Amino acid sequence: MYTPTTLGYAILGLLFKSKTGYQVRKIFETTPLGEFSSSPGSIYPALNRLLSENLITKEINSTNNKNEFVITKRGISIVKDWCNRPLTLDDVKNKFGEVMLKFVLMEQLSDRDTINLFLFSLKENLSVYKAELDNYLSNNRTDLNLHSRLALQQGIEVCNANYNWALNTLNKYILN
Amino acid sequence: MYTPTTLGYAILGLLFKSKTGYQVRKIFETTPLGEFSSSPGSIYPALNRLLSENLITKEINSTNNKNEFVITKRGISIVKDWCNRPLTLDDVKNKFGEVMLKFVLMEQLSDRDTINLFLFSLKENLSVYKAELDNYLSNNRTDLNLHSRLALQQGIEVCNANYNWALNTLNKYILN
DNA sequence: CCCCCCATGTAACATGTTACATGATTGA
DNA sequence: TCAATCATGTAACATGTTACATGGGGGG
Repeated sequence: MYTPTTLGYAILGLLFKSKTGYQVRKIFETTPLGEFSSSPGSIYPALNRLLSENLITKEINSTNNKNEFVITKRGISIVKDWCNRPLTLDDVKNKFGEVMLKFVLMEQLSDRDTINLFLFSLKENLSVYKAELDNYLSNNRTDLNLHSRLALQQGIEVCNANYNWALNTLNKYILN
Repeated sequence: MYTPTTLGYAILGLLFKSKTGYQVRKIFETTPLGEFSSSPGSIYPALNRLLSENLITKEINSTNNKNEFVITKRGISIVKDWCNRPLTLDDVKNKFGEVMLKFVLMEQLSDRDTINLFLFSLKENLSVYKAELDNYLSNNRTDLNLHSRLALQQGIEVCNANYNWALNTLNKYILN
């Protein structure tokens, strides 16, 4: 069965409101949300893949006569499944961009409880990750050279920042 | 002219001390430094590319009779050039992993002044990036939906964490 | 009239992922 | 002796990058 790439999911997210391929490209090119490719060589093939899998449709906008893409029901369901898949430690370690993309997409797809759960799980996983990094640093302090230790410190601080963000965001949600 | 991939540079960094391919794999697999692939399908082809470009050599360790790789002079020079290339805003926005890898590699390749300059430039670029994100958030506060704003906030906080890290690290360096 | 932006594509290419495959060594 | 780990590789595959290519429309 077909699975979109991260870029594919990002595009699907944009196509909750219909857009031309060019508009999609410009969004990736000019906004800070979505650090994706934006080159025609990646966007148009990606759109065609989504099209051939019936996750989006291409239609002519009657007012301006341009070809626009929109997400299909099937597309929505695929995105939803992706977002609701339980977060893993690996997601948090190596695919934080995907995690944040899911969080953005969830707003239009999931109810409060699901979002709460997502944030809670994110917080927990970040806590585990942070503990792992702390442990690694104290167990290897003597073996690591200066810059490696400093780089590890940077990782820990980013982890903390993300943990605090998740905690604060969760509190906002709980307080309605 | 040939340019290594990020994985290639990471491997070159490890081969300042000679290692077998398997040892390289295990480092990527088990340590938090270097969030790289570690699968044989990526490591061994990468090693062979570096070998055919004479950036590393393969030699039999006389004591344990195993094939080990070491970086060559040419390899060192290539890594050094890569590290000393001026940091760009794009590096800081989209390739922070590479930036940190350079920082780690610099320890064995660059003098104090160069490292200071690197950290200073990193700090400056992070400052520009942060300003961009702040600006984008205030200019689009009404257009963005809740989760997009929160995600942007997360980006800003990571940016801040990195800025503070760079600042603190720079101070450590200046104070010797 | 010319340049820039809109708009869409394709072709070559390198790389990484996944999965498969093999054989040696070592400790229980 | 049996399983796990050491150790190295290859083949198919999807994707993204870079570069090239085309054509229309609008403004200076």
